[in-house]
Amino acid sequence: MDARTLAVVTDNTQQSPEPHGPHAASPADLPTQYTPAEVEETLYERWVERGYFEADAKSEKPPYTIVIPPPNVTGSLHLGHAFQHTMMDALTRRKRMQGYEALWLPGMDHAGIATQNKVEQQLAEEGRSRGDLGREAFVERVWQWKEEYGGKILGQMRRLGDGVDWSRERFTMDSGLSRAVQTVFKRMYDDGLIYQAERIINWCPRCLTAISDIEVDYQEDDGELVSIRYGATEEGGDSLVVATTRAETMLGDTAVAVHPDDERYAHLVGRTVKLPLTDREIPVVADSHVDPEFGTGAVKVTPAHDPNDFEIGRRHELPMPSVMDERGVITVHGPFEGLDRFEARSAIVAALREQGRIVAEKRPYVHSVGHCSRCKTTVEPRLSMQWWVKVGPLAKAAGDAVRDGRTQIHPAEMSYRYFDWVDNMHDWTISRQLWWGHRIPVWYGPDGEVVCVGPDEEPPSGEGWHQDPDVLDTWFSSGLWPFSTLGWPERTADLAKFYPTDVLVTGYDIIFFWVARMMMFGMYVMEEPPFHTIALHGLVRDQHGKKMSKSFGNVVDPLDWMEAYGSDALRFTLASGANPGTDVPIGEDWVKASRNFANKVWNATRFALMNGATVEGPLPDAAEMSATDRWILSRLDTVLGDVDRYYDDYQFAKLSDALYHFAWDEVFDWYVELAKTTFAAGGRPAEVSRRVLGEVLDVLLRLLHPIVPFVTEALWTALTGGASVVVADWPKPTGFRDEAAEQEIAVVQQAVTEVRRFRADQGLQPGQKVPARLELTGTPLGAHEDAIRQLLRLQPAGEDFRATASLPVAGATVGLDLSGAIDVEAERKRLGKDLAAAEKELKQTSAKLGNEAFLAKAPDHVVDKIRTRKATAEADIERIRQQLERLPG
RNA sequence: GGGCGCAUAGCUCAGCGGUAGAGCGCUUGCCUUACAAGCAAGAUGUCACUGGUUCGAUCCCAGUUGUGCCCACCA
Repeated sequence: MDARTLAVVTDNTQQSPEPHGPHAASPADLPTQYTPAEVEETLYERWVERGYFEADAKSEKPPYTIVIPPPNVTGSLHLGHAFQHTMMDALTRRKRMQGYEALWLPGMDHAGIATQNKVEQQLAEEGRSRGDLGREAFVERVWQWKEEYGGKILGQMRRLGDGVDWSRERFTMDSGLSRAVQTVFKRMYDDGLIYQAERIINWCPRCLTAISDIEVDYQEDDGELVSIRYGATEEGGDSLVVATTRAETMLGDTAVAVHPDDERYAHLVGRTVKLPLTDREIPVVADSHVDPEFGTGAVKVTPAHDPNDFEIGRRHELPMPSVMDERGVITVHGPFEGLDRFEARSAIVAALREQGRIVAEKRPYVHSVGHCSRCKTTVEPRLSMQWWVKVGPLAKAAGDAVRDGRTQIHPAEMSYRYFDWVDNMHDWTISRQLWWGHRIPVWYGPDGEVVCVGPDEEPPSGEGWHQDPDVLDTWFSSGLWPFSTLGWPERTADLAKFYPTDVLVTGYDIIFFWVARMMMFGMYVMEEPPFHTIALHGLVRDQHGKKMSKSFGNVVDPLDWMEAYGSDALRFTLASGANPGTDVPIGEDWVKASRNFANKVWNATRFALMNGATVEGPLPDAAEMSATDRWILSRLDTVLGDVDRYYDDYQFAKLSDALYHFAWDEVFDWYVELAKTTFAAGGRPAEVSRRVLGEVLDVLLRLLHPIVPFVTEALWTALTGGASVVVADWPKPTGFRDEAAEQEIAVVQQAVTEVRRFRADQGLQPGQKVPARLELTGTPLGAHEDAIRQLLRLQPAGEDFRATASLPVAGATVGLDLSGAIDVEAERKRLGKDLAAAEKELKQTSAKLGNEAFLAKAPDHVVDKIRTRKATAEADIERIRQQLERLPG
């Protein structure tokens, strides 16, 4: 029988031949290794078929909503998505188990410019361009792309185990969402929040569209700073020197600017100088934007090709001639016409040099240059007519919502970035000269009419009317995502039930692109913030903390690791690395380690089943339980509380860590080992322990489920016979604590560890049984004698018992008859080390307790602790000395 | 130029006023009847540097150095 059979056998919702589903299969038949690939797919499909992830808007349960940050349809999911999805899935799965009407709404983003570029690349490989196809056919082609790659993404989400509500899957270009876009556009237009203006914008000469400020990546590039003498023709006249890294723009210069207080140039202000290589005279203007300290203190002004120059041009009412076309090719009639901007740059510098006008050159000159974030082409500032969003009032509301706590940013330090942005935001260029996206709902009439059309209105028709050819920035539609996906502008049941959403889980890298915009639109349209909490996570990096990128060759396809180690292993690894707001390194070894953990859980549960662990019936009375039972239940309840707190604080790394250590160190390494003796002895104590072990695993598997859904589902159904852990109740703390039991087990652990250490030091074979007499000086250990003997391979002392080594541990003395096999030197060395450590401790604690100031000022519990430490050290020293004396030789 | 953060074991990271922690890696011994994807034992740190506050500082404060990120500017 393989794991798949297990999964099927334990599916008792179809039919339940026996009430004890788990016992239908003998647990001993389970494979000794967990094989995720066989289990995961079956389980996921079952969850979806049973509708576990479908939320009900009519439910009485309180809602819990997360909308997915819609992945771009440009490609496939990477580790960053896997990371983010793990957290969202864990959050919603837990809330679902807690009795919430949990909705995790999936979908994708049309990603205008990015997707259009991809399809254009595809076309280019076929030797075609979008122009060849025409707008309609091209858009059709992009839809095909969306089907293909969108499907791939959805498949990856299934593989990851994402518990999303597929019945509510959305796409930003769906008709409903498009309707939302048009509605918002119209409303904002009518409110004067969207307007058209001719300004300098960032233009990508390759994508052939305007892009917004944040779509420009600045990087340090080597350039050449040339100083050019303007004026002073052969007939004489005034001259001055300007410096530039973009000589080609001089063709569009319409002034030279100097600072108003700069005495060096005072005599030139108001006069003109000759613009080299042209027959134009341009004025010298005074403008305080100029920094007199920089360069020569004189600046060439090209209003149509530089944002600062544009402002100067506006202030001085300068002409603003464009000298390049949309591809960055010089259009000015003359020797440079038709040259690309970079060719023109060198040609112009060469021409100027020939005329002796280059007075200084500095190369390389490192300065930061803007690049298109989509295609890396150097951005060209360009004067053009675009649509804008007036962000002032929107950003104010978005900022206030966080300032007054209606939305909380987690971790809180990240709110600085958010405020920095919303408080200083410039107006947003929303029109794109693309074909893929939401077309701007504005029609132009033959007589210059401009009509913005709402979704229920007929656009004007007739001779000379045409729609604006541009589309909207893709972030416009994704900014509406939290409510457009729930049916807005219709007043749907979904909207009423699930808006505002609870938490946004996203990367800190898209605070500006997306988070701030959703906040703005949410406040504007819905008049309340779209989420209560913004949980920001970091970026996934490689095992050395290096950014994953194609050029480093360290990019990993999540599918590879999921195939090799299982989705659970990948998810657990990602969750373990998730400290709020910090980047997450991940390496294959770590995924392997998580796989090992899953396997450990698998085998421990398998062992439990083989030994009759059960969840049947009520938990026995504490009075019936052994200290071991009470200890593990006490610990379980503590861990449960910890996990809940960590969840509520988005501390995925901590909760993963807590569960990992509780499961492995406490339940598997100690409880299960101690229980073996109990099981072997049989009787009522064994029955009690079987029930306790069943309880512990039941709760543990439920706690682990949101992070590692597959292996927990397979095991939990096998253990409990329940339909699915997906719809099981989230465990509630019982308040059961037993400190005495915890202390007692701590002593057992200490005793066992001490003897193990002795055995290891003595080089005793683990299987070698050693006659021993447990001299129990403390009562608690008595109950554990059998278990201790078992763990330590001790056998009861015979008649001829002769203690050759005696290990005093807290509460007991273990006498061992090693029949002369003891390595006296090794033992002496070990004891010597222990003695030195104890003496050092005694010295330290004594010093502390002799310090008046310490005694006077330290809190009582600290002083008590030090006293205890001192007493322990004294006892240890005494004990070790006795041991040393007893050593033969 | 402005802002935020980080510096702890070989690596990746927790911790944070009262004896330095985890995972991986490493050493040694083990197929101990759930698991070798395992078990047991073990080694490893002037907690970046310099001062200050404190009975006590890895933790708080100031400065220094190194390092990462964000924003702005870069004629």
